[in-house]
Amino acid sequence: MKRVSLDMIAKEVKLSKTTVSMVLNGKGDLHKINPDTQTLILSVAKRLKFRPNMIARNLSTGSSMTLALIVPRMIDTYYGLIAESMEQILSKLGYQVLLGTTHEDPVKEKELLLTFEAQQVDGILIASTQHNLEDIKAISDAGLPIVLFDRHYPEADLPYVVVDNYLGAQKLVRHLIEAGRKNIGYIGLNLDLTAIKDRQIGFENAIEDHVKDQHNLKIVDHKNAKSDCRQAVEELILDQGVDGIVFETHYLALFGIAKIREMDVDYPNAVSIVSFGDHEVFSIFRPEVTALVQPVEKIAQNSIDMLMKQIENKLNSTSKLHEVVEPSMEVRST
Amino acid sequence: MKRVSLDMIAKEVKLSKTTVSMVLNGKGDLHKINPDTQTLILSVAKRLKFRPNMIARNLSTGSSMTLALIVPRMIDTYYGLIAESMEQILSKLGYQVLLGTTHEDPVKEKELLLTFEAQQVDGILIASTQHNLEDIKAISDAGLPIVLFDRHYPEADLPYVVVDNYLGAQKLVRHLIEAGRKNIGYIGLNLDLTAIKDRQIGFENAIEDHVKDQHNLKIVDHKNAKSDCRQAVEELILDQGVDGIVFETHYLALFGIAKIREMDVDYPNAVSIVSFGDHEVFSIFRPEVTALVQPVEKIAQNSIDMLMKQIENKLNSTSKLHEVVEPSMEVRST
DNA sequence: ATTAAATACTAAATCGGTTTAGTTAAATAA
DNA sequence: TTATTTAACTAAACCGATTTAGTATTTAAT
Repeated sequence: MKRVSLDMIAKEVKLSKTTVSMVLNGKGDLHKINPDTQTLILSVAKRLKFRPNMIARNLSTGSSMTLALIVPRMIDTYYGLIAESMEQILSKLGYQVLLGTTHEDPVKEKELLLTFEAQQVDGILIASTQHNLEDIKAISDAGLPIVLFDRHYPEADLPYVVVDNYLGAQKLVRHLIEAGRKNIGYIGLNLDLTAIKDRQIGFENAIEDHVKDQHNLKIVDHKNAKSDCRQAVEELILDQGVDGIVFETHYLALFGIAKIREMDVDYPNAVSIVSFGDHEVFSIFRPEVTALVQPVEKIAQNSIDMLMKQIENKLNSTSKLHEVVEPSMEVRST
Repeated sequence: MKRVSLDMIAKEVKLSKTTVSMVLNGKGDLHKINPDTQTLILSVAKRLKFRPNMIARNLSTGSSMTLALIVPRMIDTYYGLIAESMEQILSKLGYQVLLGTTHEDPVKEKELLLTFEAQQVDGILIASTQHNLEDIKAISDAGLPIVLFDRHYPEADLPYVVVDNYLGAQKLVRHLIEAGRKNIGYIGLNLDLTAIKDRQIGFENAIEDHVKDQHNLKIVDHKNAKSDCRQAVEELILDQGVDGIVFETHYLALFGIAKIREMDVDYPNAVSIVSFGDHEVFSIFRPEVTALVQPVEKIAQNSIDMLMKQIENKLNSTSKLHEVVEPSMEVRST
């Protein structure tokens, strides 16, 4: 039950494995191999069901046709969508996807990066914890193509594709203001991520421009997101008397909505809410939840384009390796 | 910027790469390498930041420490959870995960299987489309360990871990009956999967045992699940006058709930619903949705255990490679 | 004093491809 | 007729590890 190798085919057709290799790689004409010989090799390979050992090929070529995808979580439907989108695109390009999840743990992320590098991946797509600049730079400097998506290191000159978090937060606030809300609260996470910071600053600035009030900005622990978020909702509504809340992520919105519904509040009339990031159920909830949509497919496609440019070494001086995509409002009932 | 290889270390310490290889693999004592030599090699490897080329190692050992995970979709939170769970466990075992999604397309699945086989994965975990028995059997027969989870081929003797779909459907019906429902409907998919069939048969049998009525079983096209499901809900309620509906999957439940809420129905009093498969928002919806929970972690763990048994060749005659895990009811408000 | 055994190491084969640098024989050019 | 090209193919190096089958030296046993 031994696998069919190049050598076996070579023996079968009584030619060298060089010739066989060339023909099977479609380089027969290039190397002036007799058309009849080519036909013969091809037919024998087919008959013996030859499938090249990719590991051997990879060792020889130095390329593995494999890319690494590193995300914080998969349960988060946002990353699920990203993963699915990327896998689809890469599969069409002939690449395979090695998956890694960090759970926001920089140590795990570092391990993954090193493993994937040793595994000779051709490139890395990563939504980083943003606590591994050294390792990521080292990898990039070593010549391994990498694209940071969703989260990036603004201080470093590494290729990235991110969403305009600042603008997004402003859009959310603007929506609430246009809906006549006067006292807007915000619930965010205590994650040390640029994306998160930008949203918070975007919120604060949008608020300051339009409605003069105290900031109502609540930061909750990402490890106790559910209970902390519920408490934040209670404080915002009962203590601060807000009439609108911006949730920094879709799952904070999910937690928050649950809490609001349990409270004695006229939702969404007395308190309206909006979410940074859409979720499949927002259009199923009654009332439907207004959300800011992150263009997943675009992020996936652009990240991959950027990675391919590096892999194909088609970088010229005009190649732009920083991209900020604009999120769009999906205005529903809240 | 050349990578550090065994040879370079060997040259540095003026020893053969055999010795270096042995020491770095922790087999120094086994091969009676002088402790001092070992210390030296270890320190030099560390200083030069040696990271073995896995591709080379894989070619040599024939094992890649990589497993393939093939699922229909990632957007489906169920598979997202499975993927996350498996990645976590496998990562701890030192394995890497190659991800593939089929979108229920047997052709894509076949491609993935062949690619992963060529890629020399050490094993395959697959929630199959159930339309590739030949290829899966071929792979298994060729000695590549494989475990089917979530979906299996009952006619073939391949290792699998599945949930008891028949029992699950019965539990759901029983719940509705115990809640006093007399006329229960069912909305399922037109997928040719054992899991799906079992649920439908489970439903029919549970109904026949307890409530004499017409079957109210609606099958919708999985490609038009949303609109077809909405229509099915309408028909069941308006034409059949059901007072309870069993949804075959969590996303059918999601679609159905949205429709019911738009209808002039006293939900959940006049019509109660239950879902085969839980969803993160079911406990956030008001009313909270009663669902049958598939033990994701258990499925992931058991599938991996079963795969490891094959990989480690620890199969003895008592090894059972078929496992049916029992789902549990999460009774909430509906 | 010889043999056997243990210690500490290494040369070279191997995995299965790709690729470089040829080789041989026939065809064409000078 | 000899030199040059071209066609058609191949030997062997290479990728970077693992592993088998040794070798040389020292130590222990008889």
